[in-house]
Amino acid sequence: MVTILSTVEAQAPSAAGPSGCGPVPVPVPVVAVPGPGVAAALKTNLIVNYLPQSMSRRSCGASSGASGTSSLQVMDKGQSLGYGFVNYVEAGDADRAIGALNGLKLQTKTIKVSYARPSSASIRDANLYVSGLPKAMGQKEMEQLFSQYGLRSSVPVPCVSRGVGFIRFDKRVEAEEAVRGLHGQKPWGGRPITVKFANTPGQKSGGALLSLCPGARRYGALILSPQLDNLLNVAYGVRGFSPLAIEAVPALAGVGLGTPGPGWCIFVYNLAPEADESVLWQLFGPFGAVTNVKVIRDFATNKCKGFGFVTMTNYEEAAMAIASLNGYRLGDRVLQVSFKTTKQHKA
DNA sequence: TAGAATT
Repeated sequence: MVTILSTVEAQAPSAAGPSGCGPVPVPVPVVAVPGPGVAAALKTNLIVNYLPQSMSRRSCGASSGASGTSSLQVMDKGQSLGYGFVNYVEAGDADRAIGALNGLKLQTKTIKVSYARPSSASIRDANLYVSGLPKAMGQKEMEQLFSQYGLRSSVPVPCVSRGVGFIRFDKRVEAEEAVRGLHGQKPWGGRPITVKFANTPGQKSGGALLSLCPGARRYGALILSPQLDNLLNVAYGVRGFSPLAIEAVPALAGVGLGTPGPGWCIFVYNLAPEADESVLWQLFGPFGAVTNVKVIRDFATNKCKGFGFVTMTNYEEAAMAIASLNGYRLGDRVLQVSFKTTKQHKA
């Protein structure tokens, strides 16, 4: 059991934990990413982190079922927790999805896509909140300080600003050690730093949100579809859907391969010659349910002719996407985005 | 003094 001390208590370093914490813990290497020898089941299960807040309950209203090759579940507890899981059938698809989508920029976020580790209590609640950092200390210094408590095989993503930050460990025990060893210490002189476990959802806001949403007390898993599902299926370098995947899933028949389903058709102008469908998924997906995207190409060169179409299920989401993306600067081009005027249609 | 990594 770890006692989490308040900032005030942090003024008394002796209360921070057991005395005699001198010996430097030996870093324990851990393997978070399945290597070649790992069971196949693990290599089909991905975790997606740093999802934009918009990819949550609000934007997946019209979930019409996941595709046959994968499904994305965004974890949600009243509000999006910003991460989710994807299960692929084929390990190769999972591998390609990592290659194509890890580091993808969605709105203000850069998502991280990696193999999920087998679920275990030992890897949960391993995120620390650090405050009282000297102004000059950045992410690098913080990582250096905390690295003695564990090798983090995942990329450490502490966010340091205004003297506070987060640091994530691979294992709970490593985080506990770090709290014991560093809370109330003065690693850089000055005032002592506060190191404690980061709030878990619901802890911060008291009961306000939860009392409005009684059903939100438990974790809910939301199927987010088709927007990021499609992205996860399409964006790994292949143009359009896999015909095999389409045939295998009746729900998707007529959705891909240039056959727009019902919805709102959006005209996108001023795309670069190199633009492909994945660009459109990336641009529009975060705004809601996208059922189809198409880049119009020159027959001879196969280059984009400068425009394309996106079909979105919900009017409000489509309108928001247009309002947000019209005039958006993509590379050195300014996009023109509007409802398609000549053949505007509705479900 | 706050973002969101284990279903």
